[in-house]
Amino acid sequence: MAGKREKKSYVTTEEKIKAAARKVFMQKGYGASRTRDIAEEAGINLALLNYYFRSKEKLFHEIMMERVQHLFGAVAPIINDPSLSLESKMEKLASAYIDMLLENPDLPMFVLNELRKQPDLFKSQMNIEQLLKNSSFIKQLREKRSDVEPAQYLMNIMGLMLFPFLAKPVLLATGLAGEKNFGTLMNQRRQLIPKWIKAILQTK
Amino acid sequence: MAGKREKKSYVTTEEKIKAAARKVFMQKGYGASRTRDIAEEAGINLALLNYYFRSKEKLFHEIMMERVQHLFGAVAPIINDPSLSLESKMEKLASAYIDMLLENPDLPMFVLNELRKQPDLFKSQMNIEQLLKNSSFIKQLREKRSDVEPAQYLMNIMGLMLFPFLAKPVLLATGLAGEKNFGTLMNQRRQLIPKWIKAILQTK
DNA sequence: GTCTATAAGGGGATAGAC
DNA sequence: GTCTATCCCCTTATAGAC
Repeated sequence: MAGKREKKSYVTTEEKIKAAARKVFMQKGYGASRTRDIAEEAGINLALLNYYFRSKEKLFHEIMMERVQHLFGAVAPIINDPSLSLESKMEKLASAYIDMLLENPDLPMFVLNELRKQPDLFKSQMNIEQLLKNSSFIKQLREKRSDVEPAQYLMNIMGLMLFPFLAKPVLLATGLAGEKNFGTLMNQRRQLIPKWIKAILQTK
Repeated sequence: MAGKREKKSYVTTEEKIKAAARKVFMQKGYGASRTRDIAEEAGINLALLNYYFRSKEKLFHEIMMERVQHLFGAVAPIINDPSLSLESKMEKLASAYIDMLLENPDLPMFVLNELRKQPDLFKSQMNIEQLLKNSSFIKQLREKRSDVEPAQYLMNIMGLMLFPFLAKPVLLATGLAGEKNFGTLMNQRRQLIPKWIKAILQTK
């Protein structure tokens, strides 16, 4: 696999390929991506891609794991911190997430869509099931609302943050938001979402 | 295009192909779908597919238009009915949408994802921009909350309904919901979402 | 490590028989 | 309308020179 972690300041060929693969896979998805496009985007030859990663599938797998981690990685430390109140958890979540998503607007659609086609990609990587169910977040939700399943609120929180990015093309096409306006709307949501969730949790 | 609307009780070849295309395109997306798979799924020959639809692209276009209509078609009549209060609009929306989505769980992901790759597919079909901006729904939202853009609430409503279906693979993979449990959760949301939206609209 | 050339097969589309 | 056979380009992957 050619020397891992070289810590050089210049960009290695491996990294150039990965960056190109990230871009192409995210734009077109696995099936519609061609290794030729990735090689060209990386400014190298097609044969070299196979030299480093052996196959399109293996390259995709690396990118996919990395992207899943990037999408959900920020959640775990916040959700699991027992020293944070439910409210401050939500503020931190919204803030961290909106920032990350503004820099990676296509990330949620890519990950959720590819995960749908290959659900096992998820299970293999980490054991989120246990991590979630024992989290202080779930405990706090249960305390606050014993009448509604925590999963409902988890969907709400994630949905309020992620959905605008998933629906971005529709928002732009329908004129509900312009490209610059979109950023403003999302920045407003950084403050609004925690308030909304709080209101949702108090519904009778 | 071989006799439109034959109103026969038996299924025409054209319909068999469309049904197969719907299934395959929805599962794999345009780029990863092969016309050979569609033909096999339809129980016919590959040549026949081209005889009816001339090309993969034209077939896809028909399916896509139909699916977009199916996903958003139910919204317009409700949103535009000035005789409905904001609250009853939301109840009707949630109810109609959850029903439809339970029967077409993959529809939102398919449409949003393909729309991202071909944003112009949307504009061509209908003029949603005007339809939306003049809707009584938007007017009612503005009256209720002049301090927050209506688009924010529109994203919330659609997000609360659609997001669980977009994230379904993750919910299943993480054990947050089982396949049967998922239906129960969504049926609960039918009643919960209007209440949540009401609470959101009253946030200070 | 990186290239050119090429093998081996996949995929969309059509010709032409029935 | 429906089929079989086929064309031809595109794609992944590897062999082998440098």
